Amino acid sequence: MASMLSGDIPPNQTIYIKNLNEKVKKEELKRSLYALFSQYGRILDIVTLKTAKLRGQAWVVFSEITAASSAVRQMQNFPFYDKPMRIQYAKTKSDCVAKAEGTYAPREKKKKQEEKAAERKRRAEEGQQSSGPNAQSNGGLSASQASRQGKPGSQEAAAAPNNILFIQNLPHETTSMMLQILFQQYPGFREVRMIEAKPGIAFVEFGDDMQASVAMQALQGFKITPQNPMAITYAKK
DNA sequence: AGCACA
Repeated sequence: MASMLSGDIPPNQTIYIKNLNEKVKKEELKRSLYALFSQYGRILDIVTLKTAKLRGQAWVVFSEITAASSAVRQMQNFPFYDKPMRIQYAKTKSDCVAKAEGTYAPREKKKKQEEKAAERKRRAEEGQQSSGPNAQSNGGLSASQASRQGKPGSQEAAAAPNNILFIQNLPHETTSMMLQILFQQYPGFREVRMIEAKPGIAFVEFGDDMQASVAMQALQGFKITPQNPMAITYAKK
């Protein structure tokens, strides 16, 4: 009996995620998904809609099926904004993939078009937040691929090991929840502290120095946005 | 629960 809980959907380079916290704003949701999933491979696109039918769900498009497979297995039930993610392969090919292959044929469904128009209007009315950089259009590197730029080593002597990490070069839109999602994957995670008056930096506390250093190695250079490789050092005592 | 691409 081939009975996976997620049904028998064949592997796809796009993963379909449901049971997402519906209170999270679209832009933050995309950023957090990007931060969380780019560790498995290059992300080509992230699609989220807030329509009645599609809220609480997201599609993350990877450049490789293998990346999607790891993500499905390893992030299954991962607590994300206090709700366990339910991850499956997407049922169909993403448009951005079809476009890349040159096989994209614009669909036409009256229904869908209307939904879109309605959603657009809604967003305009509630005067959605500012900008919309974001995950798509690729560009992001996984933590392991991330170039070690903006790293210490320049002049400052490295701080002595500490159970508290000092994170710099974060995009100003970073929230402590986003950092928690990233750092809580590593054993010994305790808490994230950010200072309102000082955007772009954060402190992340672990149980001990070793645990902190493991997380530091793993996430050094991690890019929440393509322009912002994290620079992680031990906090000064 | 819910499989789209504006």
